[in-house]
Amino acid sequence: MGTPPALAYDAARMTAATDTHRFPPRTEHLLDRATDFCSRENMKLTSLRRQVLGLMLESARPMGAYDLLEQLRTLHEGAAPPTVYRALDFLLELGLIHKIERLSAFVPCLHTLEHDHGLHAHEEGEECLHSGQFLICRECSQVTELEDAGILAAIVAASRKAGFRMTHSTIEIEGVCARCAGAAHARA
Amino acid sequence: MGTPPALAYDAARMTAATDTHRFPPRTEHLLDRATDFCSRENMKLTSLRRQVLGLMLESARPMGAYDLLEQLRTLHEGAAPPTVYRALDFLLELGLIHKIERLSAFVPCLHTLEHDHGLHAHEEGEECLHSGQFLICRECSQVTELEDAGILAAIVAASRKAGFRMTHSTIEIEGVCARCAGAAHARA
DNA sequence: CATTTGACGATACAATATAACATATCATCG
DNA sequence: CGATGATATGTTATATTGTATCGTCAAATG
Ligand SMILES: [Zn+2]
Ligand SMILES: [Zn+2]
Ligand SMILES: [Zn+2]
Ligand SMILES: [Zn+2]
Repeated sequence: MGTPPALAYDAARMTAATDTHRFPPRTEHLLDRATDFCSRENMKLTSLRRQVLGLMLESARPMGAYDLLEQLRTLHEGAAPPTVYRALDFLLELGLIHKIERLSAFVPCLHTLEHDHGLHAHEEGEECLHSGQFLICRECSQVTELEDAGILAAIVAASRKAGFRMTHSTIEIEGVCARCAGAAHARA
Repeated sequence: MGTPPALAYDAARMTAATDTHRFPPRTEHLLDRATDFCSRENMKLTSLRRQVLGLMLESARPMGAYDLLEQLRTLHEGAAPPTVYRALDFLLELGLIHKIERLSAFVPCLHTLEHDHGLHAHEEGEECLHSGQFLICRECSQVTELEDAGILAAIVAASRKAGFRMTHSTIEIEGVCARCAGAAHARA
């Protein structure tokens, strides 16, 4: 992550930055990383997409598309459902966010942002988007993304045994997180 | 209740009883098992629920709630969305069917029907509904339910390591099934 | 510059799921 | 039996989630 050379991209980013909502520094930093990630993939994190990802990073919890729409409207007048869904599709395809199917909601993938790549090889030679594993707390609604090699290995092995060629896996684990379990214990 | 010139009320009951759609023998047999299963749980597989489960057993593929509604209407005039969703909720709670989240669709659980129980202990001492693992073929849309001990063990281990107390897991694996992969290979 | 491509605006709609309240059925007991 | 409470179903309306489609614009391509 050395300092990127000053290129035409910088100009775009400046303009985008001035007329765009500013998130807290930590979020803006992650958004900058996302911008870099996108340009390495020859894609563009437009101002709209950046705002959507920013809203998700600011949220402690998974956000539904219409939650996002409501928030986005305060920043971007005239946003409509397709506005949000297009941004979500883009972010999903790059692996910058994940969808939690059981919640019909979305979370940013910190793994991709922090490791600067969202690819994962779960068969030799085949690269594909990583699909994390999600711990969903039914008390506090927080979601934690894991990337557990043991789970992945077990799933790959079971698929293989069934002659199934896996391309994506959805692993969502519901229960009570450590913090909430601790709180319940303290109350009791 | 026994007066020969049947009152409208009696007639309705008779029609309801005799009028119930008959599925092919194999399906009726599974439905009978489901009836037994329910009564052991002190629940009742009513005619409506039985029809819904029957439709699912007859289908080679996962069925959406509105697919079911459409079919059900040919057997049961006046069925509405809540009719189907209530039956689905009942069947889900007993573990007789599963929801495939990625498809917003439902499949019968042959495991529960064949083993006459849908319970599974994934922590010592704790019994809960089993949550299978599903192989979803993107070519033929068929879904295969696994119950792989290795996957379950890996998930339990990872949850535990995170201090998370799991109560349910959703495992959906997308890809190409053995048959479709074979067909593709043959074509190439 | 002409063309193509991708992103976005805007409207309408489809698909999935639930809320709320009325009625019916069934079991149980006085 | 007849009242009573619990469960199941009927019925209407609505909430929530997700797409299709078409038009406009602007940057990229050549
Ligand atoms: Zn991730
Ligand atoms: Zn929690
Ligand atoms: Zn099952
Ligand atoms: Zn297939």
